[in-house]
Parts: sequence; C-alpha cells; structure tokens
Amino acid sequence: MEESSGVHSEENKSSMDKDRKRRLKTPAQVMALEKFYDDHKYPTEEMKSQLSEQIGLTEKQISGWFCHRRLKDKKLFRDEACPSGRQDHSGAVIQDRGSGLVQDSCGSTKHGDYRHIDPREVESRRLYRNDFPAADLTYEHATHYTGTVSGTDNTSSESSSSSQDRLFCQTEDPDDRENSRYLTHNGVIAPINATSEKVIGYKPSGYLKVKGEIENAAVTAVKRQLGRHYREDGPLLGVEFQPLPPGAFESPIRNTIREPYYVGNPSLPHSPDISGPERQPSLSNDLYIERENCGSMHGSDNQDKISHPQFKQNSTVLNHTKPFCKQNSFSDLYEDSAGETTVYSNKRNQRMSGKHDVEGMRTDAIANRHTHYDGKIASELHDYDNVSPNIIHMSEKVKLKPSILIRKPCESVDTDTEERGLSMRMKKKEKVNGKLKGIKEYGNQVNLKMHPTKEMMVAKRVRPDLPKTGYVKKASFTGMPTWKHRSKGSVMEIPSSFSEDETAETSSSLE
DNA sequence: TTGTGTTTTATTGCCTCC
DNA sequence: GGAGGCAATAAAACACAA
Repeated sequence: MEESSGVHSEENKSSMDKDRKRRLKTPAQVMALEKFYDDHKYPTEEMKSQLSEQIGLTEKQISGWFCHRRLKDKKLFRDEACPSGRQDHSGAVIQDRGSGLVQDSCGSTKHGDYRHIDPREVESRRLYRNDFPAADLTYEHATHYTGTVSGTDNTSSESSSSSQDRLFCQTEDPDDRENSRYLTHNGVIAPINATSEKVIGYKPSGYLKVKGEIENAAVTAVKRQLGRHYREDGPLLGVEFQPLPPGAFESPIRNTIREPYYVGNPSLPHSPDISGPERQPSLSNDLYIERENCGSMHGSDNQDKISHPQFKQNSTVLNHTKPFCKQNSFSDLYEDSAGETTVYSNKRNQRMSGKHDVEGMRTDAIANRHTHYDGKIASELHDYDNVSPNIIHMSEKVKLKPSILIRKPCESVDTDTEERGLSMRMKKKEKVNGKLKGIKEYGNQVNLKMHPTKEMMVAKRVRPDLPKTGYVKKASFTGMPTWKHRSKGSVMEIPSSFSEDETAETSSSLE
C-alpha cells in the first residue's frame, strides 16, 4: 500500500497505460495541477502537453484530471451554494464577480448557474495580466483585499488561493506601488490606488469580506497605498485644502492614511493600525514578518527590495520567484524531507499531503498563513518536501496572475454551452496573446511559497461538519511545475521524471 | 482488524462546437 | 466527424471509528 502513493508516481507515466489500476497522483503532481488549474481551468492542448511533461502524467490524465477538477468545483459549489445560498461564503461567491448576476436557482442544472462568471473574462484577465509589468502585478498583491476598503463589493473572483499566495509573498516594496500603474486590458493605465483594482476588476472575492482580519489587512494595505498619494501634511497630492482654523480639531487626528506609511517603515515593526486581530496578522504584518524572515533567512536581500524601490523594478519577478523570501531555495525546503515525516513516509501523511497540500491548504490558507511566516517557515516548508523542487519553483507570475481562481462557488462553470464556447474562445484568446503564455509563464512560476501549512499536515480529512466553503477550496497551491524556459518546447527544468520520487532526489538535485 | 464512508482516479457515453 | 467537455459510474486508495 505504502508504495502506491509515493512510488506509483514513478511509473505513473510508464506503467499507467499498461496498468489500468488507479494510481494516485503525487502531491507534487496534484499541486502542480491545482496550481495550473487555478490559472487555467481549460488548458489548451499545448498546455496540457507541457504540463504532462512537467509532471510526468499523460495528457489524457491531465485532461481527465482537469475535467474532474472542474466537476469537483462545480459540485462543491452546488453543495454549498445551493442549500441556502445565503451562507457567507456562498453569498460572497455569488456576488463574487460583481457581474450583477445573482445566483440562479441553486443547484439548478448541470449548467452551473451558480454564477455568471464569464470564463473569458477570467481568462482574459490572466492573459492581459500576464502582460502587466511585474511591478504592477506585485502591487496587486497588496491590493487584493482592498475591495472591502473601497467599500465596493468585490465581485472579482479573485481566488483566495491566489490572493493568498500573493499575500504570502509580498516582498514588494510599497514604494514601488507608488509609481506602479495598472494596465488594463484596454491598455488604459489606471492609477494605482484603491480604484485601480476596480479598473482591473480585481477585487477581493466575496468571502474575503467575511474575513475581518483580512479586511483589516486590506485596509491597511490600501491605506498604505493611498498614503503614497498623500502628503506628509495630509491632503492628497495635488489637492490643496484650506488651512483649518486654529483649534479646529482639539485632538490631533491620526492620519490613518499615513499609517500605511508607517507600516512600510522598517523602523516600525507594526503599524498601530495593523495590530488588529491577533489571529490574522494584517497584510502589513505579513509584510513585516516576511521582511523579517527574509532578512533573517536571506540576509538583506529582501530588505533591500523593500526599502529600495528601484530594486523592485528590476527584481519584481525575482521577488516572486523567491517565495518565502527567496525560499531559501528548494534545497532548503526539502532539506528536512528526509528526516521529517514526509508525505511518503507514511500512508496517512501521504494522504494528507495529497489532500491537504492541495485542499487542506485551501481550507485555512488565510488563517494559517500568518503563522507560517511566523518564524516557522523553515520548519513548515518541509511539509512540502514531497513537492518536486521543480514544482516548487513557483513562478511568480502565477501568483501575480489574477487568479480567477476562485472558482469554487464563484467560479464554477456557467452553462455548459456557454462555458464550452467560452473555453474555446479563451483558447483562441490565449493563442492570440501568446499561445502558451500561461503555461510558459508557469515556467517561472513555481513558487513554493505555498503555504507550508503545517495545519495541512495536521489537518484531517474535511468532514462534513466542517464548513466546506468554496473559497476554502480555492486556496492556492503554490507548487507549480517549473517551466524554466518560456519558449515553447523549451527544456523543462523538471527532472526527467517528475513522477519520480520528488522528495529526496529532486531536492538533492536542486542543491 | 474490519467495516464504513469519503476522496480520487479512470472509464464510458453523450452533447456541443468547429 | 473529430475534439473537447460534462456527467455518471465504477473502483481503488484512504481515513476513521468500532
């Protein structure tokens, strides 16, 4: 039994055909698939092909997996959203896209009326998003949760996963954002501020609204961003206010807008504002933590980025290619794999990884995230030891991508026909924008900043009693196959056999 | 250890679109 | 007609309780 999980992957490709027996995909494979799925619900033929190469599965398997994955999402959404359709998460999901569409009759038909999300929109976002300057993209990370701040309903199906990932790796310097701008798909340059996300349509997914802590973080982030446009003495740049009458305000009002500044200020570990919910360190906190961790883990490298915007421009990608503050390289990640209880070390763990690395991860991605960074990164990282280093190479872009992801309830499929049609169109679109854009970009993207959630390992199977929320499901899997080279047919960085025991071997190879 | 329930994977059939 | 996708189904793998 043991071998089935860890070893089967080796023969996955080779023996899969001859051996009809069902074989579980390795956690690494699953993560890669999930990650890819986050950005491409409907991968093109080429994508599948490359992906199959990457993870050592057949295209058929890939297709099947994606198919089932979509069904899974759909089913989950149906189960959750249909009953009442009023649950927090479901409701959020429903309005997630802000398309103004309401949830249809719950559970109606196979056409997934759950939402009216236009896959094209989603895909297109990804597409044009890919074109965004990295810096811009990075900015997005911080703005994902700002939807609530702006007071607008988030309608974007921003996947919690993606956003979470982004949150994770917010090593970008806030200063960057100052100059960063969003390029809309129309080519319009949207100023970076709270409204920018509107332009792009990226808003925190609905469920985020329920995440008070996150909101808090989002608020902080927005403030920080907005703060860029504020002068030291208050008014927005370019806006002159008449001087207040003397004593107009007895007690000095703290300019919350400027707080963000403080947040970014290395000198201050925590903005007073962000100290909110303990459980959910604010975004800013994350930044700090990350910074701290990065600093401790990787020297001043990260700090440099943070403190020096100029670096950001050049290293935007790098920033993201260094999940977890550069991640310490995969070797580090896998370092402990041998000694630690790896996923493959025991059946249960394996299962866990299979499930929780992927899904469990989602469950508490946000909640747990903070703890991950909280000085436990190193220890927690090896939870992913089963992940192929290749995969771990997490492409930053992925994170940056607008993960449309929230497919869960929010993104589930529209109508079959519609979706299909859209799918086709999406494909075309992708081709237009650069065929393998998505997949190629993944090449750079494997970021293992996946939430090394220990909880995942600890987490048990999701029980019915546990709220299975769509958004939960959508947690991100950061593990992604690495398409080292973005050029088509480029040599993958992935070891010849991804399916091989990803743990020790691959890790060592990386080193 | 066994039984039960859940999840995941594989297969098949049908439908839609080009 | 072929390709791609969805849904249904079966079966394996696994988790958990008794």
